[in-house]
Amino acid sequence: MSKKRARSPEKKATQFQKILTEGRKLFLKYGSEGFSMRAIAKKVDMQQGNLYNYVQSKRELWFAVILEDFQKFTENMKAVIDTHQGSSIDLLEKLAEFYLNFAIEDIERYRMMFMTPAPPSSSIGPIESNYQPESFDLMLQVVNQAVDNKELSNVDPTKFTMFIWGIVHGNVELLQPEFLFPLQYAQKLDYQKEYTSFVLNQIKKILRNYY
Amino acid sequence: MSKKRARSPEKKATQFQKILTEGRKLFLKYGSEGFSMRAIAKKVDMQQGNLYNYVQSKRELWFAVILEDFQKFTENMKAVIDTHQGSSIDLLEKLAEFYLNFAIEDIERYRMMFMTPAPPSSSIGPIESNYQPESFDLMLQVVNQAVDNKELSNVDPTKFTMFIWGIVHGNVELLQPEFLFPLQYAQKLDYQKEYTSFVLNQIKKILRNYY
DNA sequence: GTTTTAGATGAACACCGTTCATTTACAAAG
DNA sequence: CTTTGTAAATGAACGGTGTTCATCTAAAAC
Repeated sequence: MSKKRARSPEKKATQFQKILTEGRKLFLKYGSEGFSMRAIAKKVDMQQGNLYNYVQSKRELWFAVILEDFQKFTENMKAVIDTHQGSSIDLLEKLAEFYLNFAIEDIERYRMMFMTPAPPSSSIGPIESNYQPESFDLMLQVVNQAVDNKELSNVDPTKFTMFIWGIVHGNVELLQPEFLFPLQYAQKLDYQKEYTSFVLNQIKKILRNYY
Repeated sequence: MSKKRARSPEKKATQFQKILTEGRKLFLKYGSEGFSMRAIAKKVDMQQGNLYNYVQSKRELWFAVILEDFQKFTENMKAVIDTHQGSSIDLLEKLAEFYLNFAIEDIERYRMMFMTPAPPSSSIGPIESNYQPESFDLMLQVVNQAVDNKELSNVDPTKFTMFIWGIVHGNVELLQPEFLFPLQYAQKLDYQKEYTSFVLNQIKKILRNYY
């Protein structure tokens, strides 16, 4: 059985896509330990060294993987924004809810995207250089709109966006088992749902406090 | 030059302490990459294998290191609490401020304690089993007191403590360079101070909203 | 049909955490 | 003061990791 070679740009892109998909699968199934160049190469049926014809380093591969997830994430955020009718404050609530739901319904992916340090490398490659998820700017735009509508006042839009994001992210993170106070019940899905809806209510209060 | 042996319990404790200190130094200086068994052994002038006469695994060593930092952290929190005069709400503010100050003044240590995943291991050792930082309970007590004093009402103390902690932690985390939207200015100390004082003000507002 | 090029190979390198048979310094027992 | 048992320390080894590179060769370009 002789190996085919991916020489045309399309074939190479297909092969690269397969590498990303298998890498992601391995991470989601086995955590960062599972995301090894050898394991990925085995899954796409090639030698480990050949991966370096597609990517500069494991770190670059990592960024390529999560970039796709962030693109999907941003897309879904956009869908929430585009289908929304009503005030910008209501929309901000919806975005917070979207984020919290994503976190408890797809925890492994959330951990991959928001909580896992990128593998170290001696150099910064092209993928990492161009890596700039748009999700934050998307929410910033909504906050700006809320300010323009005078739904929010006395607010620095960037800081305010960061603040809301920080609240949501921080509260998701302390539900994770390895956080410093591993509350037993915090790992039960029921409690997580209860807690995140509590967080969402607090955010509503905060948003209402700024008009 | 023949090597001394640490046979008495005291000598062994001293040697162990040295291991922890050098391990911590390496992490704070070079990050998690620097925290390798070989590098630590070299610093304490022994063979890498000998570390396993002191500790079951690298993971255990890791927990031993940060446990000390958490003990110090809890101590300092206690000092804030013990020297406080005034309302419990004011005290909660002070604790938030203490946390934020710690985060921006000793970022490397903060990252080590709160943001670095423990090294993986196939087994859970005694140090990890007994690992239970008290900082959270300490703050919970203050919240409970605030509830008893009727400074806070309609509040589940555990959830409320988690919420404040989540806010503070989450907002520190998104100032870190590797967070998904690496805002250039967010890495400048001046901006970090400005932002954390913004966060502190928001927390004050939130606390005042619950009486 | 020939030449060029780049995907694929497989061995190697330097690092990592961990294990273990062995040595030997030291504390306790006689 | 000597003997003996024990456990700290050694150093080599094992299997894992990311990465590099000379080499081969399939497929595109001429």
